[in-house]
Amino acid sequence: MSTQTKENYLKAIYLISQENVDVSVTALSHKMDVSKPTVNNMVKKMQELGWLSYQKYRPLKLTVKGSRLGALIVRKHRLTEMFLSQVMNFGWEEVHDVAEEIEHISSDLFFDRMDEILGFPILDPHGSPIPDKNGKILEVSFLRLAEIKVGQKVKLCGLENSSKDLLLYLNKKNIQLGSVISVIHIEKFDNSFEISLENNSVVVLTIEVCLSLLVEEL
Amino acid sequence: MSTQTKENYLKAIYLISQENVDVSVTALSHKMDVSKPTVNNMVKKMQELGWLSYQKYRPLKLTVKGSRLGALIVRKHRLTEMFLSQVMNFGWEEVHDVAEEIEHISSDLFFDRMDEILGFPILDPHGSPIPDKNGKILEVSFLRLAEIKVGQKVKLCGLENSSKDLLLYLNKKNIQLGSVISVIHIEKFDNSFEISLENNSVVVLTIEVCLSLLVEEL
DNA sequence: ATATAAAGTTAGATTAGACTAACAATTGAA
DNA sequence: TTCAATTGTTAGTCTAATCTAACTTTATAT
Repeated sequence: MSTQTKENYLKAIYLISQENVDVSVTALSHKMDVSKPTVNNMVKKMQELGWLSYQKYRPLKLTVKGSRLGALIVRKHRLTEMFLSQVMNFGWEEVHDVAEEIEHISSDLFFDRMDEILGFPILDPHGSPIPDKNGKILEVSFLRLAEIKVGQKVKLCGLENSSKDLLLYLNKKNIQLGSVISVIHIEKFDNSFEISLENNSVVVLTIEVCLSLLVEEL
Repeated sequence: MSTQTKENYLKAIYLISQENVDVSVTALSHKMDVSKPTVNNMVKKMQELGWLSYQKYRPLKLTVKGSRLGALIVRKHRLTEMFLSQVMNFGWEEVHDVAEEIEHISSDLFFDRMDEILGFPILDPHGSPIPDKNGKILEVSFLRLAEIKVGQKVKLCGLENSSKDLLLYLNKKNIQLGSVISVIHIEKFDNSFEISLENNSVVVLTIEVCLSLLVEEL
């Protein structure tokens, strides 16, 4: 009924929905890296399971049930990332791939114990919110570093995209969640940001990176 | 190539081999709860993978490669059981089913970290040996409680079969790994054992239970 | 030593999840 | 507003892992 594969489709649909954009067959086929007929076929099966409603040529809509189930898979994923990072000494760039596998473990007790050991965290190691046991997810509304004015001081609270490349880049520059960033100068020509960190090191970030860094004003 | 299903067959073959009995298609089909043709079909594929050698109508023999791989899956399983029991506060009767799923996680780092956190244990929560990273497994040679004479004192070190029913029964009688057991009387009529524990409680165990308890003389 | 029971194999079907090729519907730009 | 590009669907095929029915080989008990 609920296979690992179907759970992955559900999670993908849930995550696209969270961005407040229509979930299209094409978007899903890109996210899942499968052909569009494969998505089409799977979507019909997920409708049978009552996870989504589907009408030919229309965007997919998760049902309440599907949305809750999707959130619970994301919960397992993010709790796992937090556990790997806080308890098992993984770097924030190492947690995703393992969590991708562990999120399909069926034991609720396993994840409840993680939650307990971690002290019921609400954000994962990349600053993304962890849905609660009912599938409720916190609405986080951070600013992007790209929107911050020269002279402002902010704290890094999350990432828009947690690609391994970005994480490794930030490691190299000694930028972590919680890092305090001051915007020193914005280069008109290419929109790059010159910033300084607590240790007074100065770093230049491209606008692409600044769009990915979610911050809070201090 | 190495799917979860194939890993399960490999593990089953490895575990039957450890008992020093021939691995038959029928035995495997019982252990895996599938039909004999299914086993037959799978065995041919595992031969292609170089995991075992197979001749029609002959018992299956793991290759060196297959045996090592099988041991590494058992390693993941038993390390996981230990981690669940020691770090995540699971009872010894709760660990098996979860470990059955987690043993297929591909990350070596994940299991290496468990190993490290646990201090490189050599036995799992049921007293079974944990193969090392090269697939080498300790030869344990405990006695069965059933072989112990009246008046002898022993320590419980392992279990021959770790069925949930047995584990729950032992919980109820307050018998754990490490428990010190004195044989008070053996009933001729049904071979049952009257034993006493450290707390001086007296318990009567059937011969079947005594055959499952692996002990060491004190 | 041989008949029958047990064990193993072959053949053919099924289901889940994937694909490609070909076609249909929708969208959006001139 | 119409036609080309994009998006979505249908039909048919493939592979992994399973099944049942029928058959063959091996083992065993008298």
